[in-house]
Amino acid sequence: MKCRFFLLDINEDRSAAKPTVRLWGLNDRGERVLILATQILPYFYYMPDEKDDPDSVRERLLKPGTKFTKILRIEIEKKKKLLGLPCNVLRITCSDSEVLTAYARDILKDLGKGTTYEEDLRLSVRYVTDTELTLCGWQEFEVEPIQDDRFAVDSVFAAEALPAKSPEDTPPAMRILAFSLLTVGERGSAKPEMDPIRAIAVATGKGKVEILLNEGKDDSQLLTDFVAFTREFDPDIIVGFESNSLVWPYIIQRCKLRKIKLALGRDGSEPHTSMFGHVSVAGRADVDLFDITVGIAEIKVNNIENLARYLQTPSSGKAETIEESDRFILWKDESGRRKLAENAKANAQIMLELAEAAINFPMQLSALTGLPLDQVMTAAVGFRVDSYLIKQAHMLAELIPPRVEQPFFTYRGAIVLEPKTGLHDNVVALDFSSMYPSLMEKYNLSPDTLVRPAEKVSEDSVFIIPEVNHRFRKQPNGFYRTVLKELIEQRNRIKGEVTKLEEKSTRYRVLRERERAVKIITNACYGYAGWAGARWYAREVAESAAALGRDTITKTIAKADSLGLKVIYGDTDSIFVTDDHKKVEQLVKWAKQEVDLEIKREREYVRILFTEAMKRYAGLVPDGSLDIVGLEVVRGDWSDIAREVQEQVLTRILCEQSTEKAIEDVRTTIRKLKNGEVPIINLTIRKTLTKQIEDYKVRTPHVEVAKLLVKQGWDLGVGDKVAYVIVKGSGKLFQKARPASQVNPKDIDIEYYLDNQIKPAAMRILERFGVNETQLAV
DNA sequence: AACTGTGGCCAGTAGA
DNA sequence: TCTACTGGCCACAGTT
Repeated sequence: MKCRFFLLDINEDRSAAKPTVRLWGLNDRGERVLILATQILPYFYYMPDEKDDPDSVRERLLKPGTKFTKILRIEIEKKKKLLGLPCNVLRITCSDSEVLTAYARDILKDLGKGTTYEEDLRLSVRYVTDTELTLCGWQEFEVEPIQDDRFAVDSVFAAEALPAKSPEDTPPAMRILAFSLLTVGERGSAKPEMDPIRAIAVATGKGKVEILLNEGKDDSQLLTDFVAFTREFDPDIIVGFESNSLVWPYIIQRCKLRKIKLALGRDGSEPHTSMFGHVSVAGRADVDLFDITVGIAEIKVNNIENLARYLQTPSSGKAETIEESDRFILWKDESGRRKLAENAKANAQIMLELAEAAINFPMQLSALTGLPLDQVMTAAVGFRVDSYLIKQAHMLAELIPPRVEQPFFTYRGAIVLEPKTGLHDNVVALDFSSMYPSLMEKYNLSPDTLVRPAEKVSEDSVFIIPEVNHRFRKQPNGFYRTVLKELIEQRNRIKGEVTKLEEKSTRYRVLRERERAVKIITNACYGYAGWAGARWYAREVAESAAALGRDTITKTIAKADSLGLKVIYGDTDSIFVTDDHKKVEQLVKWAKQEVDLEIKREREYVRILFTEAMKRYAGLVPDGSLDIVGLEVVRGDWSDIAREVQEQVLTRILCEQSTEKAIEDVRTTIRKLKNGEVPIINLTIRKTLTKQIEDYKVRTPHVEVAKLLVKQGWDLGVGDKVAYVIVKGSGKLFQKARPASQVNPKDIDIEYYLDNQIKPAAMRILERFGVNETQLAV
């Protein structure tokens, strides 16, 4: 029988007698389905030395009595390519996916030469590439129902054949469970070894939120209730916040302690940490909203409130994170406990809304890259590109290079122009559209087209890259050219389709996110090519793209000059010029004709201000808002008070062109600070721990405060933000830093905030207008 | 002991 | 994923 099937998760069935892939998802009747597929067997490639005859190598490996008892068959493939060149390889198929790496190693040792490929691809990856199926997408399967009550699904099927693509492309309705833990630690953060879970809030739909309470003497019953609730509701997607790093580890540890089986998987298994540090729940997609906030550059502090504000979901205003230290105080009495419970419920409800609003992008990224939904947001950019390229390479019959430790070389990057300082009226920022990918495609930059220095080729058969003198063959198309062409075309196709759709329709939203996913992968290819961990790493490719970029922008500046356009600033692929429409049009035309690249009018500025610094400016755009780049206002490591005062100054200068009003604003802020009217939260400075506390070579305020908090029982590590303020006293700054939550307002070092926060932030702008610091005195 | 200059550590941003 | 850039602050050396 036929089964139309939306694939949500894929993994290998390690308990099966023969290599089996489990495909979890929904059918077109909204039933939960598991398909067991045995069509794709594990295999790897062996490429013999040139002098060796593939047939005799084959004979030798298949001879009875060798240790390779799990080799099922060996085929000679003549169509495979390595770096674009055809080659003969042995495809060695095995009956057990566990033996691939060992066999590859042993064959190399036994034969003493040749190379192996693709033994590092897991069976589920093999299945995705070989069948070209789409994660978070629809396919059609020919299946036979089977009886197997190990799985909590509506039907289990055995696949009879490989899947076929289905035209349908909007996801089915899925059940989403959002959950939030309530934990309370007496000293510092709650510790799973000692602090039981007090409650778990679970949201399953609009207004459908409840709280599971811990009413026993420990949390055994609560954990059991949580398992029962989850199994009963049977979600397709489970959503948490910091669930991978904190919440799941906490629950898992509590269950271990209380000896409770956390059987949440659709196969009855427990959640476990898997690839890229994400937590995997068999048959369901575990999505951590934290990973989604990390992916949104506009969000400085990654919490639920900020994600809610950014996505503007219905209950976004109700989100609130209660600090751990406050939780302990609230927990002491009944009304506080009620407040905590309400907060956990509100958070779960909001997380559900956020998941519904934000899930399209991860789904589209999953479909594009072939990484399962629960891994795709946790995976670093490089691994997303890697996964995408593996799929593409397979389709092009290219052998997939292994990931190897490579020596690392830096190279010269982009050009940034010295800005013309001061105020400028009527300016336009011109950007090249996807400059690096376009250049990589145009000049066929790829590891397989790169001509090694010793190699002799005729000059007109290669592109010679300016400055760096690397050579790339014009033909045939390199791997990156093929892939980027397809990506760029795909993006244009989607863009064309989107314009025909109604903005509110589901398909519109899906396609918009698909376009975003394609854009992200396209832009990441340049950085990926220069990443030593990449399978398709070639420093020369990234270096050449950067050199061509410099060449392009330099020529563009010269052209703008010759047209009489005043170039005020430029960074990488953009130039800021005085907006003379006719001349700008000429420049755009020139770019199209002479360098075959598209220049877009990216932003217009009524007025724009540059200081001496590169990458820092502020402009007034026609709708009256400010576009602030690089300055303290947009930095997360300055206090609110400094950021706010700088924003006021910029508004006065750019909108009203009044230095006097700006000065008065600064004075007002200074007065407030001196009168003690500024709350601690506006004086708090936040910095991230980018390494283990003991690895720091210098003593800095945020590290010192982190050490203090650790001593108090807090659990702080890489990636945690430390919030501190500076208090009165003597000595170095790091000796005067205190945790923001533990400071009395009267201890604040007013002078520090004046001299090191407010004044520098304000003067950065005001000194351009001849203002002296003494004029700020009150 | 207090100050000054300088190199380097560090976090964060801009642009892809 | 990459490089370019800013600017605070520490650590240390040399000077007053």
